[in-house]
Amino acid sequence: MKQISTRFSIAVHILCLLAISSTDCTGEFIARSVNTNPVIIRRIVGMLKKAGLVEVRPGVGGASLRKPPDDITLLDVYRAVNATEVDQLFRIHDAPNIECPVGRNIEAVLQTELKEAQFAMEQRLAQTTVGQLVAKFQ
Amino acid sequence: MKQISTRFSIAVHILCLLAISSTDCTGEFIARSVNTNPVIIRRIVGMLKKAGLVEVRPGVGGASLRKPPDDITLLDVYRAVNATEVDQLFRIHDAPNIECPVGRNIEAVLQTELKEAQFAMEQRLAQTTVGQLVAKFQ
DNA sequence: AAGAGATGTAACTATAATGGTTACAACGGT
DNA sequence: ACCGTTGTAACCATTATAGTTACATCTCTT
Repeated sequence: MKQISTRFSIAVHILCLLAISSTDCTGEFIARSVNTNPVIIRRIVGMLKKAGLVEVRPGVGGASLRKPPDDITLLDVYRAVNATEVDQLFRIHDAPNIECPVGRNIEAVLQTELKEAQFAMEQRLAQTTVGQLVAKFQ
Repeated sequence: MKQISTRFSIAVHILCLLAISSTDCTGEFIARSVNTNPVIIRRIVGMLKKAGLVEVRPGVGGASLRKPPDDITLLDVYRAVNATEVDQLFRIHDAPNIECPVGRNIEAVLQTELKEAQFAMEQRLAQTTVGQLVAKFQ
């Protein structure tokens, strides 16, 4: 099965790093902590910036949080890095045969159920904040 | 973002079809309702068979449910078609820098939270049965 | 026994998302 | 003006998906 991209876990990593750092963090520094390429970090930081979660100082360099860590939920992060046209976790096959009672109804009926399931997942993400995560670090 | 495969929605479609059909359904017939290639149907039916949800009559052809529709939850179907090594919805970036307090702790802390979110989604799927879906068809 | 229709798979293709990389323009302090 | 940083574009390899063709195998019917 195709899993949810590591962009999400890396984004959480970045925000935790910014939360515990007193000074601004450069992409280089973050990349060493995450253990990946700085460009990957810049791309994700760009998404977090667009979502209003962080601010970046161009030229001089360094990112910092725009909100208290306790005001950033995992759902905020999830939404920020999955920025896409569709926000639907589940895909539904399209163009089923409308001459069949199942084909005619399946999409609407399934859509409702699957959105409920996605909502349950998102609400669980909304219960946890970056602040709560960093409090668990030693 | 990468979404969950249409295998899942097609599998639900197939099971609904079997639930309302008095006679066994052939792959050809199902494929016309789903509007796809018969091989796609055979592959998915194979997964459902392996999961014990349907039985197939080889040679003569035709599939049928092995359980009452009310005893098949969407979670059963989800598990059947996502049959894979890992059952984890979220991926976490690996090998972060253990010399960093975030890199050292992020995986364990995040793992816990993300499994909770996945669990919430799955429990919502477990609340709906194939029987409930077909009851909503006109 | 042979044929017809169905299933079970293997093999192949095209498409898309992901994760990584190099390259370079633009920015802003020193 | 220089240097380090950010912001992107472009490209590549890998992987999952969805679809297709092909064919062996199975079971019922004739």
